Amino acid sequence: MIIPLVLTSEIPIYQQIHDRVVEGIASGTLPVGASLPSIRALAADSGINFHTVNKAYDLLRQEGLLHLTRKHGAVIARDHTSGPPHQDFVADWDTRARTLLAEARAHGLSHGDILDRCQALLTAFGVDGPPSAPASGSLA
Amino acid sequence: MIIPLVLTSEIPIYQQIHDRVVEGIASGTLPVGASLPSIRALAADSGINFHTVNKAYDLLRQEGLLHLTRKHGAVIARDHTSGPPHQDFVADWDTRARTLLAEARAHGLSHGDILDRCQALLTAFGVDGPPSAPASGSLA
DNA sequence: GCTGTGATCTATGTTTACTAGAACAAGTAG
DNA sequence: CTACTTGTTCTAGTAAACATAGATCACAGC
Repeated sequence: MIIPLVLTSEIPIYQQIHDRVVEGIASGTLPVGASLPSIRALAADSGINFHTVNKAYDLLRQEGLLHLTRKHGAVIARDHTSGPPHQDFVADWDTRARTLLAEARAHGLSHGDILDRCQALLTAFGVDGPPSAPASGSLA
Repeated sequence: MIIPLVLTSEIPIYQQIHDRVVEGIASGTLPVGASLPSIRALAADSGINFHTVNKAYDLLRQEGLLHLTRKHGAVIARDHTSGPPHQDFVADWDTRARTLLAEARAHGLSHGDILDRCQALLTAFGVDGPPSAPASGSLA
């Protein structure tokens, strides 16, 4: 699996890496225990500076989604099977969700349409059933 | 109605103004036709530079949510009663929603919980029923 | 004419994003 | 033990973004 990065996008590169990893976790492609490429490897493969990758990985580490060790490199620390989120996360997520949902609403989408879109997006991540197989996935 | 701005927040000030206005539109507090304070008035009231307010209002204007005229000042251009969104908006919104939903998922919220939260947030905006009364709301 | 409005131009300072190099420490393989 | 890879940290520089500031113009209403 390769991280698609759009270097000309207005979204900062470190944010793109972060977002793609989070989406990989949500979709089950990157289950807990899966390895990501090392900071230097991803930087070399993507043609970007390893400090930029480090920022993305460090952000994921701070959020509790990634373990970074010299022994194992970058390893997914948690996924949806790993238990409920911290309260801090929930409150922050609600705030951001409120704004995003407000945008949909202001632009004319109905409650039903918005919920349908969210449902479809969640469904696209995979069924909300048993935990994914703990096979080791990788981004390289 | 006063825009709550947190000047020490990591969220840029212009983004906060934008987001609060969008939320006002979504909740019906700012229906189509409602007036916002002038750029200079909001800047003076908030203790910020009017260029910063101008950036927020211009962003809203570009998104089709605000009309800016010398005659009427800043007036809400649309709300949920004004018809469906542009396709461009929907595609962009989906992309952002996918990332936000992925975050909830990666941190351990179930499909059901996520949808429940979205539903609750949407409900808090007000019922998805008849258009709000077209009384002129104001942020001043 | 005066006042208030949005719009536009130039300029400055601070913060953020991204890049770069160097170095250190920990861990692994040969 | 050596060489290599790994994450981590420090310093430094450039470009872009954010916020500020002043000035000016055109338009509208009184």
